[in-house]
Amino acid sequence: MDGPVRQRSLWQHNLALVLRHVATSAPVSRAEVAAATGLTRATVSSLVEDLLRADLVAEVEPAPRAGAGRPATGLVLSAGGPAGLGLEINVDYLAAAVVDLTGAVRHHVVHRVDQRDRQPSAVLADVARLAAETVGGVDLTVAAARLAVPGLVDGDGLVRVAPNLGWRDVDVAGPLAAAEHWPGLPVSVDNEANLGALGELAAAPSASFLYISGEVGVGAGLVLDGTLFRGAHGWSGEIGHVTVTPDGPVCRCGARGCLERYAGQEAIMRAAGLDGGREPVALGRLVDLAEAGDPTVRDALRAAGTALGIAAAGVVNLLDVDAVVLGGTFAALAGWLHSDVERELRSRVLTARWSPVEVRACALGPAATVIGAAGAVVRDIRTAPAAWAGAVH
Amino acid sequence: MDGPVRQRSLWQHNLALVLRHVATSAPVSRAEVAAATGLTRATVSSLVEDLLRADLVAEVEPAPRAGAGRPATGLVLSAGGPAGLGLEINVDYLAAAVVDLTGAVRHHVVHRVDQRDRQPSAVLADVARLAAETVGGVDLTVAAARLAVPGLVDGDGLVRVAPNLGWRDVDVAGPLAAAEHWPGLPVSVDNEANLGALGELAAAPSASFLYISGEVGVGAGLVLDGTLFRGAHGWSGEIGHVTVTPDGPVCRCGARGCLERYAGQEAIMRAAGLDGGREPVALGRLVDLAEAGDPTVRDALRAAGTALGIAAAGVVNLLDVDAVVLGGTFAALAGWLHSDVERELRSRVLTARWSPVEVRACALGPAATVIGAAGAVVRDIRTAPAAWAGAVH
DNA sequence: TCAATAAGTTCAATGGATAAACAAAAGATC
DNA sequence: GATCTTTTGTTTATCCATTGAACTTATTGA
Repeated sequence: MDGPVRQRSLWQHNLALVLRHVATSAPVSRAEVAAATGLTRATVSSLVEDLLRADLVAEVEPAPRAGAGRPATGLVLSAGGPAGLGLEINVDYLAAAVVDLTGAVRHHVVHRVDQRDRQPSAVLADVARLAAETVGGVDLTVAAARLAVPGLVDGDGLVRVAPNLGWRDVDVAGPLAAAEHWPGLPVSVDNEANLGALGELAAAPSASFLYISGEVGVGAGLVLDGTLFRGAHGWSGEIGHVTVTPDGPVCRCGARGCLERYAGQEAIMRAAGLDGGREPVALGRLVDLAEAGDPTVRDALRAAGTALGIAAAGVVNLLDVDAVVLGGTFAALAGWLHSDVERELRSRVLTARWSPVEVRACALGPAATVIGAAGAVVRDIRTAPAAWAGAVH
Repeated sequence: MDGPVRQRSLWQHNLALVLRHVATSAPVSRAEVAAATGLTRATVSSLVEDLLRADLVAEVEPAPRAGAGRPATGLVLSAGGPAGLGLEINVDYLAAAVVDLTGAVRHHVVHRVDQRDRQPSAVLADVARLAAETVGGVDLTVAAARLAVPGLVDGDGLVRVAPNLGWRDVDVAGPLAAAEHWPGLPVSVDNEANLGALGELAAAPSASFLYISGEVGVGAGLVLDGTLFRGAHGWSGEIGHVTVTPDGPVCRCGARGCLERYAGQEAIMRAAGLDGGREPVALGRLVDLAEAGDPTVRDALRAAGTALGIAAAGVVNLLDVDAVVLGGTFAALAGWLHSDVERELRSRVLTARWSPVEVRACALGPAATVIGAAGAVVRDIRTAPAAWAGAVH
């Protein structure tokens, strides 16, 4: 937004404008793009030529159309264009995904290995190997990688704290790029909930929503005015430590009555009378028991849903977002959480009468984070195609 | 952000860039602006010429400078350029202010009249008369007016609810522009806390903060990444109905334990053992008693400060803002609220250890809202000078 | 008095957009 | 089936804000 604007920026902006239009209403003709964007057909033609050369869009057979006139050549996002690699480190698994320019998931693997007692360097070596395998196993040009971590991440790939991994001030981007198997891609690192929110934004576009991600802790990603909001230092989204009951039980963070004490995985498990064992097992049991109608489990989920609703209502009152999306493990539990969250929103949100807040489970399910990470790379290319197309211009 | 970019937009953007630079580091020379922005001296000269012609900037005597070379002509924002008219309707007063392009307050009046039992049309007629007097009494070209209202405001000047005025779905912009005395300016309407936040942003620039405005209710304005955040429907900032205690006392809004029940004017007064009479009187007494060390009053303020801190901590956890600003009547009470707000933030904000959150009273004091409203008009001209300079180009 | 230095202006060139004319490929009409 | 109509996409001359380099202006310092 800052800095001077030269002719070049003009081209960059309009290139992105045309690409955005192709993405949202493919297949479209050059003439339709021109009419919709307000550019002339001549300009669109010239921009499309650049996009074709960079393999960002492709031409398809003209769709048969009624009426007279020369048939239009359809333009679509190129499925063979630059793709994004998503990587995820979580407490009990590593995952990788590749998303192509059209947003299609072209690859997705999950390695279930508990990372809790491992050194960061060992984990990162595994991630590098996984990345290499994934990039090698897919027939696409991968433009960049994005890594999701369950913790607070600084701008330059430094993980300040990842409580559930036991990490503290760990440089992630550096060692990864220097790792033996690393496929030589630019990497950036981001918070798990932020990338989940970006995944949701790509899968079910909506201008503003609160994405609440249940993992061992509770995190949030905020999409405001169609863009992910990161906060002054990149540490936004710590909804897990929003106060639900000021004099409630003491939390790991030192405060009292945090959301995590009601809707964190440990809290739900304990309330449900389940041991705090390996999560995937325990989560499966929780779902089974809830489905069977176990009253203790139902009560535990009701308490969690109510706490989530109270915290979410505060957010909606303050930020006037359209929807609350349940992600991570909450996606699997959405069926039981939904009504309690909705009830609290209805009663606590001042504007709920005019415009009710939508509560929904995340569209991509539990894989939202990795897919979102891969999609974020693609998103960057799509919003700033000039950086990619510049070389061939 | 949308739409095509033509050569003209390029000029618009760079015009704003130059003006911004003149505003932030006045007095500056054309050459300094060129060096700082990255534009060439030739371009800057041409843009400055346009700005001079539109009376947005003015030339001043060259500042004596050491060393050889032709002396620079200083550029400053023109104090005689377009100014903004701010208007405020509040429960117990009407106010008006004029701010010139440099941000200086050139006029400021407050009419203390209780508006609670009056018809909107009568109030608006008074506002129109006040506007006419103000514009007539000041020797400046007023570009536009902005009206602050304590309630939820829709995009086109429709007040959805102003609970403490007793207004509901009142069109404000229309009747005002059609009023007998109205000085024929474009008007826009906004929420009181939003405009207070803009006033704070102009007076003490900082990238992101939460502005909490205490009036009869409690509202908030959010500045994120240097711009006011309005929410999906323009209804952001309802911090007064954020839950502080889920099972606390029932609030006017139907929910339980809202912040307003602890930090709203009525709640504080009742807790302090004061009757809920005319506010200015009661507020003055509250301050007097607090200064005298009255224990009941001190306890009431402590409870309010704690509740404010709890609500603010949730916001900071979620949005990672740098500062919490106490505005409206909270500005006058800041001395007593400060330590309680800060304590709750320190204990409840996850990242408080790395980067403590600043708590401060609003820089403009209780007049922040009207001045902010007037300043918002000027701000719009400064960020989009092309609209103003376009005519003379 | 004159070189050195810096500020600001002038002017041809540049790069991207526009507008209007043109070519291409279909349906519509007789 | 020949011609008209309609729409797509390209070509070409023109426009316009920025650039870069040369130039003018105003001051310091030798």
